[in-house]
Formats: sequence, structure tokens, C-alpha cells
Amino acid sequence: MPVSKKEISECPVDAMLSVIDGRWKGTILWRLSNGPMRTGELRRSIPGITERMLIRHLQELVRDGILLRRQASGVPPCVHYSISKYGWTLVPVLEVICAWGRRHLRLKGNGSM
Amino acid sequence: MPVSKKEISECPVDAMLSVIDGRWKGTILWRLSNGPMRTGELRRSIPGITERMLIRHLQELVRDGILLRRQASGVPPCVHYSISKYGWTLVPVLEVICAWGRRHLRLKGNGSM
DNA sequence: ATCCATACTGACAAATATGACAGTATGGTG
DNA sequence: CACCATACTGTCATATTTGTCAGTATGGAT
Repeated sequence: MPVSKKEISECPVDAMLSVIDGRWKGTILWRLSNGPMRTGELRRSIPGITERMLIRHLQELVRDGILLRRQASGVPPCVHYSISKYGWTLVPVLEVICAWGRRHLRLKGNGSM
Repeated sequence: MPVSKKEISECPVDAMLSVIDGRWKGTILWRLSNGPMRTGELRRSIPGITERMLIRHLQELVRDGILLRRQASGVPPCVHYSISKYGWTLVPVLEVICAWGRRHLRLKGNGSM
């Protein structure tokens, strides 16, 4: 049940993209960059996402070491997700990507391309 | 006939990813970073790619302003692709992505994750 | 007893990306 | 003339990703 197209390949660019690629991964990381959140809280904060997709993406991000999952015992269950130490190394990369993307949108928007 | 999943959205990260996302775009840019190449030359230099996909990706990259297409008149046709000035602004971003990916692969390979 | 919320799973359908394969026009070569 | 190479397009099949919907266990509120 993979959520990202490319599984790990020898190409480093593809390896990185496979970690952040996925319809909602960017948004999830963005939300969590303000601090840990519960599953349902995340879901409610991302309009349009379904619980199914949220959970699949979370599982992949945990599997890739980007997120931490902490489950408090009890019923009903209470699970918190947060960005791991390793996950934080991704943030500067996302910022570079974001900066280029912002410029790209601006150029596109004013038709100067 | 889009080749990339995400068309332009308001999110800068998605906007950037939509430009480089596609099964072969990274490889194409990598090859062209050594200088302009003809369509068939590119195809032969990328094992496994089909002519159809090569051309679709090339067209998207041209549409996004990353590549230039120069057609010399004559029969049979002769078309050269090269990275545009704008396209070169993408290269440092790819390098950052690549650096993270390389480290990721190393850590993964190690089992130290 | 019925319903709600929680964090999930499983089985499927829909959307999208990728690939296979045939076809196009034209000039050169055997 | 038959055939090749060129840079493409169109159509359809397959693969992958995303989304929909119903279920699961349990404790508390109504």
C-alpha cells in the first residue's frame, strides 16, 4: 500500500523526492512544524484530506524516520505525531524548494514567462 | 496529457515539485546539464525511457520554461533541447535535494535508522 | 440501549501517470 | 521501389496513487 510513486532508487534526487512526494506530505509537515498534533487534530486542520490518506502518509513519514508517533495508553486511544530530529534536517531543504516555488508562481502569475 | 500529478497549486512547495516531478525529468535535466542534445540522442542516452514519455516530459519542461527547443529547418527534422537561463536557477535547488538524498541513502543503507 | 469519539484496517473504485504500439511526412540510400 | 531515420501524435492498456465506504474495540454521555 505505497503512497509514493517511487520507492527507493539509487538516484539521490529520487530518494529525497520519494520521502516528500505524496499528495499531502508537504502540508502535514507544515502543520507539524508548529509542534506535535494528534491524528484527528491534524485531520481537521487540513481541509479536504481523508482520514485514510492522512494515516497512510503519516505511516510512510514515520517509516522514513521523518515523524515520531507517541501513543498514550488508554481508551479511546490518543496518538501524537511530531517531527523527529532527523525530520528537522529536511526543513531547510523544504525552504529552498519553497523559495524557488514562490518565485516560480510569481513569474507565472504575471505572465512574464 | 499531463505527465505530472499536481498541476499548479497555491502552495509553493507543490509548485516546485510539479516542475521536477515526473518519472524521468531529473534524468533529462541531468543529461542536458552537459549541454544541448537532440531528441534521439537524449533517448538513446537514457536507458529504459520510451520516445513517448521522453517527448511528453520535454514538452512539459519547455512549457514550464525550464528547457529551450530549437528546431533547425530541413528534412529530416533536427531539434535541439537545452536548459534555459531560467532552468539553470533550478540547478542549485536540485543540488540541495541531491545532497539530502545522498545522506538519506547512506543512513538507510547503514541500517542506522 | 443507543450513540459518539478515538485511531486505525480492509476492500474496493476513481483518477492519474506511464508505457506499448502503430501511424505521419519527407529525403536519402541500396 | 522498399526501407531507414527524424521528431513527433493518437489511441489504448497497465500501473500507481488517491479517495470512498464500511468496519473494529472501548468507555462515557444521553
